[in-house]
Amino acid sequence: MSRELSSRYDPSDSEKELYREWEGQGFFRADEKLAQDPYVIVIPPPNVTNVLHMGHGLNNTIQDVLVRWRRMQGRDTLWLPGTDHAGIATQNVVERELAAEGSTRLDLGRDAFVERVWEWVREYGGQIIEQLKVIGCSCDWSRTRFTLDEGLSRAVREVFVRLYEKGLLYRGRYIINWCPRCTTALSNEESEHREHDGKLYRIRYPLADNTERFVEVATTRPETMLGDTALAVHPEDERYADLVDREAILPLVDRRLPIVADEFVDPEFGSGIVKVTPAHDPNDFEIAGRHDLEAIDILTDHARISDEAPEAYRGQDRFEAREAVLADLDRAGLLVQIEEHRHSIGHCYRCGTMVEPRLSLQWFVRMEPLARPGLEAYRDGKLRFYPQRYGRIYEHWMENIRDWCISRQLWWGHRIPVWYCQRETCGEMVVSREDPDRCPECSGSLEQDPDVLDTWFSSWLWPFSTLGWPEDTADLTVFYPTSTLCTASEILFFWVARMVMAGYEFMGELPFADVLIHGTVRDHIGRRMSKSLGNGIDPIEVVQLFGADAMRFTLIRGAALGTDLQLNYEDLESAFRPGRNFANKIWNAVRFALPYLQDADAVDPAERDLELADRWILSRFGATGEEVTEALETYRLHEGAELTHAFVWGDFCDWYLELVKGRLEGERGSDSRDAAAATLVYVTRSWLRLLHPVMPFITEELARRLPGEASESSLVLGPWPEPDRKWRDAGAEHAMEALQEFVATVRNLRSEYHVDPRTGVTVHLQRDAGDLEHALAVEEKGMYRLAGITNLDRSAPPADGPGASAVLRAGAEVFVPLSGVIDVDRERTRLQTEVGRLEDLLAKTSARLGDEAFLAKAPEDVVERERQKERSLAEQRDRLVEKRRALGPTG
RNA sequence: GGGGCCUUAGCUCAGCUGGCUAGAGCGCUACGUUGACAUCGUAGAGGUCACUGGUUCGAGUCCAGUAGGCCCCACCA
Repeated sequence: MSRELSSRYDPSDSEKELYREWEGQGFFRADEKLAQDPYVIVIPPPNVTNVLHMGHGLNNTIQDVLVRWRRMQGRDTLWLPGTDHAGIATQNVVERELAAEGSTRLDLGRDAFVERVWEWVREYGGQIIEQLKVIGCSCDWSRTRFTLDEGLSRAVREVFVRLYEKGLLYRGRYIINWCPRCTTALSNEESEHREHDGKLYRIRYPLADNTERFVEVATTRPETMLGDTALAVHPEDERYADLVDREAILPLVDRRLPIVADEFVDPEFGSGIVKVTPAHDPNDFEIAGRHDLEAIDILTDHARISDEAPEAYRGQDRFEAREAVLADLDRAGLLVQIEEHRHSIGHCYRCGTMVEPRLSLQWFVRMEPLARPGLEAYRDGKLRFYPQRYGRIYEHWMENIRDWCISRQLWWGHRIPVWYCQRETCGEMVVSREDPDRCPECSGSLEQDPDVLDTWFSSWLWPFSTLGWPEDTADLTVFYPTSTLCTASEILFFWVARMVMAGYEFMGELPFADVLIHGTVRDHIGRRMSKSLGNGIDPIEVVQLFGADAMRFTLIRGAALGTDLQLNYEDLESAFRPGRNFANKIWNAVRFALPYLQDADAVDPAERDLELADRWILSRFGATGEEVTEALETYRLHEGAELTHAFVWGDFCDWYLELVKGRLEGERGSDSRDAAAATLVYVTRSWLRLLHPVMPFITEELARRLPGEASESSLVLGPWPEPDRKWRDAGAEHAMEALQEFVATVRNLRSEYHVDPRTGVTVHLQRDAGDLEHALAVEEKGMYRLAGITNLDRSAPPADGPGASAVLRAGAEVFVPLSGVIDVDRERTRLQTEVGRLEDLLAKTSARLGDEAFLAKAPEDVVERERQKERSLAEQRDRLVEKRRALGPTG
């Protein structure tokens, strides 16, 4: 059995090697031929440009725990990995690289640029995949996909064509969100609203037929007035009834603006007159549609003033132009008022630039018909969210869904499969699965749409495009629909909701039933971890310092369902110490046990003559296993980790190992020793399994060292300790509880000499325990050494029924060492307050028991518990009072 | 403007369907290096569960309101 184990666990010794072994054996590969009750997760594909951060760490650890657990349960498990081409993000990265070389994508030209991005992706992309292995992710790497793969590209094109054929896709000029830095359209979801302290300017426009009279409008964006084509008032606004159908003159431009009446105008806001800028405001665009107004786009792609505006402003940046316009208006005496105004403005989710609402020709998906089945699925309870509250957010969004702008003015991505005939007289548009050569109408030459599709237009197909769709593959049959989707809340709309829609539309089925949404990783003062703030923690560094298991445990235990996780990025030690210490604890517990164990001990404990401690730990394990399984089933992973931790540290290490130490020293072949050894092997392997999904490396490492048939096999393939009532033993648990309570009481008493009136057990307090304690442990034959410090007689096994008296033979002697010297005065005070506290509790309890309403209405077991509590409290109090007396009067 | 969430020990948080003498980790205090573990052990201090009402035999847990904080959605210029 191998080399000596060090007293400290060093994860770097084994993690890499174990992972290589697991992967090499094909443990993570799903078998589409087995198809036994498959459990499937598709990874939220990280961007190819990404390097692993703690958010990924959390997200993927959660998925790995679920997947490993299900795999151990014997289900055919597939965790499908891959990356996303991330249109804007990736294009930006390469453009920055070009900029550093003093070049631009325009210099290179489209084909060369795209080739350059591919080179980048091949060279640096997908680093994150290797990093996922370092933290232990058990993905089926043989199925790794990329959103720009050939297969996935085919899926994208198929979807585009189908939607078009179904009339769910249209091209049109609408107001979209335009990022002037990325020079592309964005969807509504890609425009992030942020609060701004802006200003509201009141400007006067003279009337055309009476230039002495002015109307006043309010605007937050005065530069857009260059594109005004009308003014609007509310139809029922009496103040301005005489203005309707007259005209105003647009200052600085000298354009005549019709004054229209439109219900949209809120008479309460500002002056009650709105300037209408159809090309730069969604509402104004709507108004323009109703009144047949012209739209003038006064901005260029880079948000500079275009040639549509007066020459004086052309070429100015939008913010420069604002100042210039204001100055000119002011000079003309037309700027009447400036007030502070707080409002929210959209920003590009990739580069943070203020988004410009802009009229533009784009492709859109009609979403309402797609949303309907997804909405029903939620309302029917087929689609479930953990935590539930996200369901309501999803529902609200789906109910108010708006059409999706999917064309992007980028080069990196899926090219839109649409061709336009170049012959003006023809004007045919071809939407096709295959690249066409010539116009089918007139045989004229065709030009493909220059735009690419929104990255999310490939992501929303992920749960089935990765399985081979639109081909009818075995994978698709077996693994779709998937089981759980695990993600952060930020991409609920971007991705989750849309996958549901695509799932129904193209597969006729929900892509997953459970959506697990975890929190955000934040630093110790609550800020989101990010590169720009410099408060991120590199998971790989954490793995190197503390081990993957320690990191995983820390993340899982910290991430309660629906809550954010705070980690101190300045003090990694304090953030990850508990995880590392736990790993060390496990290591040492097993290290201690190993020398006492041999193959012969690995027999089923059921065949041994078990003692109380054995039956107790088996029972406790049974209960824990059941609770952990239940916690995992409801996605309360943190609770599973917590429960396992409490069992291993509290029950197994603190009590069972201590109870069993003496017995293990006994002679092989003796019933007591063999029972202890068999139980020890069995329970240890069992809790290693329970912990394996969270801490795969150390558990595997240790399980292999245990004797027994299973020592050759891997924990990876299970089995999972399924709930098994066989070992549950309420009697043993009660007896141990009594014992633990007794020991606690004894420690509390700190008496030099004490006899338990219930059992006649005598307690001695050893003042110089240092020398005595260990001697006592071995000196008296048949003594338990409890929790490291206490000796209890074990010679009276519970013959007939459990109970404290069965454990503690009347007249037995218990030795408890005294740590340090008691300060008598302090002790008296402590006892005094303790007695006071007990009296209060006792009074409350008695009062309750005297309450007829309580006795009448409370359930029987609650009343009984109250009675027991009353008795126990009285006993405790009496003992302490006596102790207090023994210490003598206050000095 | 609409919707959602949070407020429990010095810190970060658990506490599911109401029964709690309210827990964990970290931190703090005292003692301890005794053969699994000082990456440890033992003992301990520390909480009017934000506030006010209500329902109930019983509320940290359910309901209403108040205060403070957070998030999402939204076209009031």
